[in-house]
Amino acid sequence: MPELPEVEVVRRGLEQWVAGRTIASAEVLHPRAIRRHAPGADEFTSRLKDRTIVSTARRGKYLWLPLGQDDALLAHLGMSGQLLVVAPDSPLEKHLRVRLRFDDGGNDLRFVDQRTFGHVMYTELVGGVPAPIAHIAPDPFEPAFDDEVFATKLRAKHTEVKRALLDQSLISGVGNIYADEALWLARLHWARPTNTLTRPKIAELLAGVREVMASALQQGGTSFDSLYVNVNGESGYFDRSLEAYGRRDLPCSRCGTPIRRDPFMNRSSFSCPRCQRKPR
DNA sequence: GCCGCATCCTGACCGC
DNA sequence: TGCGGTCAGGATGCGG
Repeated sequence: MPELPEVEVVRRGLEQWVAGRTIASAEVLHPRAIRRHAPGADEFTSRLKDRTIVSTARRGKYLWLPLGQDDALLAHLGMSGQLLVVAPDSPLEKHLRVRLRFDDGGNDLRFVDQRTFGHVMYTELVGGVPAPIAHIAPDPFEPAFDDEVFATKLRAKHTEVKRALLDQSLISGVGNIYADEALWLARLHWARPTNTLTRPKIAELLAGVREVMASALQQGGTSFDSLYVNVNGESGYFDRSLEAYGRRDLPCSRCGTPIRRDPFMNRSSFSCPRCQRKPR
């Protein structure tokens, strides 16, 4: 599941393989992939034709390819999206949704997405950021991210701390997996009311978010073939380094207590019942 | 305005 | 072997 570190690995791959190249044609193979692009597939393809990708950028889980100062191709990988750089004559992937071909005849850029939660669109840039994601907060690795502002907003909310971590308008890039990991690092229960958090505890939580994501990025960066811009949930990181997520009934590495799984927002939350005490 | 839930989707996995 | 049910996940839209 691509969260910030996985998306950053993809961005770095794209920087190397598609920046500076000119799009010869775009082809939409599944309308759901461009559902956020209101004007439709024909408009989407005509907007991209003959345009040059000048660079790559990312905020949280969103990735975009600026086509100049004013517009860009924006992508969100959803749960299963991949942006692949592959030879033009390689077989079409089963779940290929959008295909870009380049005027140099080199490798295609292909958007492949099994579960179709991801999407791509053409968009205007406003102050360097795609208009549709103007409401997304900076991610915790951006200079624009302000720890004090985050702490103030968090304490003003009336919700549980994990819900807040997943709220992209408060902090972007955190998904279910890294939320559980950061909460484990900070010894916080997922249901802890945000308005009871002290500023030092919030600082600890932010440090946990940054630590787990930096570590994932480091490991994710080594587990992909440089010729193949890939994203999947099978990188070595997931097997070796997770402390809470997916570890139901396995011992907590700090105290040995079996990790528990709780239902949470129609999905799962994993935590150590001893290190992360449930609020009253 | 804020909060929280249902919704979209496909394939892996499980039990019968 | 095959079938039906369950689960996984991010963002959005809507009801309370």
